[in-house]
Amino acid sequence: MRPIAQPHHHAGHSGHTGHPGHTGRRPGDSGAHDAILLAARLEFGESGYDGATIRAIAARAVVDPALVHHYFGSKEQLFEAAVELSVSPAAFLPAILAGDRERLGEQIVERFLTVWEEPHNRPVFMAMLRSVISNEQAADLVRRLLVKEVFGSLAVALGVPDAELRATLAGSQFIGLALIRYVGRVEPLASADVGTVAVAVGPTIQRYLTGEIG
Amino acid sequence: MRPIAQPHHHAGHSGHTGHPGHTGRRPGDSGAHDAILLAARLEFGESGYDGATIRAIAARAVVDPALVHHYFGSKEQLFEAAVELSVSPAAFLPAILAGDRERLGEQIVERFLTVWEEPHNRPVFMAMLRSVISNEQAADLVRRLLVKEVFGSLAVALGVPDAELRATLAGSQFIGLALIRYVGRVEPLASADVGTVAVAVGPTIQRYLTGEIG
DNA sequence: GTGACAATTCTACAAGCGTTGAATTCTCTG
DNA sequence: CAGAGAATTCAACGCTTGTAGAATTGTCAC
Repeated sequence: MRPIAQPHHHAGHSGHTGHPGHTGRRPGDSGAHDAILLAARLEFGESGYDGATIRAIAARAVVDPALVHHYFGSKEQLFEAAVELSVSPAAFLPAILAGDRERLGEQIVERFLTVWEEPHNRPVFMAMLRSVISNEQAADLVRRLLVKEVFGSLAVALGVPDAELRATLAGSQFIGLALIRYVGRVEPLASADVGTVAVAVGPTIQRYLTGEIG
Repeated sequence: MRPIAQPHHHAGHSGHTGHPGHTGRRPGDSGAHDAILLAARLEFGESGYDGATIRAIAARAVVDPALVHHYFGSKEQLFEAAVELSVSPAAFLPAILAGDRERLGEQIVERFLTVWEEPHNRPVFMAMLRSVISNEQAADLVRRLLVKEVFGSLAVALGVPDAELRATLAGSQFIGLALIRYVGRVEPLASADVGTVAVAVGPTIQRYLTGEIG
């Protein structure tokens, strides 16, 4: 990754004073900005960071490649914008912890799958997953975010020993599940409904987080 | 992927008659062929199929990029040669099936990890894993090979219903485990010894293959 | 030595990449 | 209608990629 550069963007020298900003999107606007963002999510999701090209993204958005640059500055900044999370994984923790402790694993798996299923943020997750694996630097980000913060704090909150090991074990099952089901689309796991998978995988997570693992 | 082309290789019009072939490597040979193969495994393992470049592989082998081409014909053929498996996953099945049925999961996990640990074929697996994720076409290969043939036949051999679903579930745990432990190197799972991981993950596989999942 | 032939390198091409700045079109204001 | 400024496109740069063929070097048999 190169050092992050500033986009010159479509703001003069002093900014957008007196009219709605670029994110407000006033009526009559063609919406190329958002079209590019959507195309970027899809392309990054299908090809990963390195595989996706500005030109392909532009073509998908039916737009000139230079326009992509004009709005987002660089490929890296476009990726960051495309991968912006709409859901905070940690936000579900309190609700899950408050529920039935014996069905905790099942509930987490169900939540995980439900979020993935949503067509809106599926490309985002795909992009993250694919890019994390092919791009060494991006790995550290999700590595710490997902495994340590989310599952880590969950394991700690449960008050069990070996919290970190438990967190990584659970994380490994989730990563693998997403990879097989959504990226690889291997049947029959890919088409199994959320409930079935939750019942099948839930006990695994349950045991990793609260059961006997040594 | 482009159509597979023939390497012009260093065999004349009639082949190597009268002396050991190119795979035999007679003494005095500098061994550039094998050096390229090793470098290719390392590069593909670190960067995936698309990320690895012929030039980087050649540099790692301290060799001219054109030589790589002369020996292996194309990048794709080089990849195929580099990813040639030295161990047949299915070969372990009879031994595992003959063992204690209640420790089956643990034994498989231990076998899986042991094979991965070996420095000799670790880069090969890394290359497979990384490339499968970034290269859509290569996915089909391992998809069918690993999940369907290996775990599939295992689940079928055990005589349980839902063999395919069970196979993909087990496969997802293995993929995730390899990804976290070897590719992402997330601690403490990355440094935990094989026995510890086998005991922790074994029951998961045991249940997916033989237990109650619905 | 001299020829044959494999091993290796040099040079170069065509294609695709991210990126850039100038030129053009569009849209609204006054 | 004129003009300003955003939205968008054109054309091109420098670079890296896989690949190809000619040229060079090394090595052994006769």
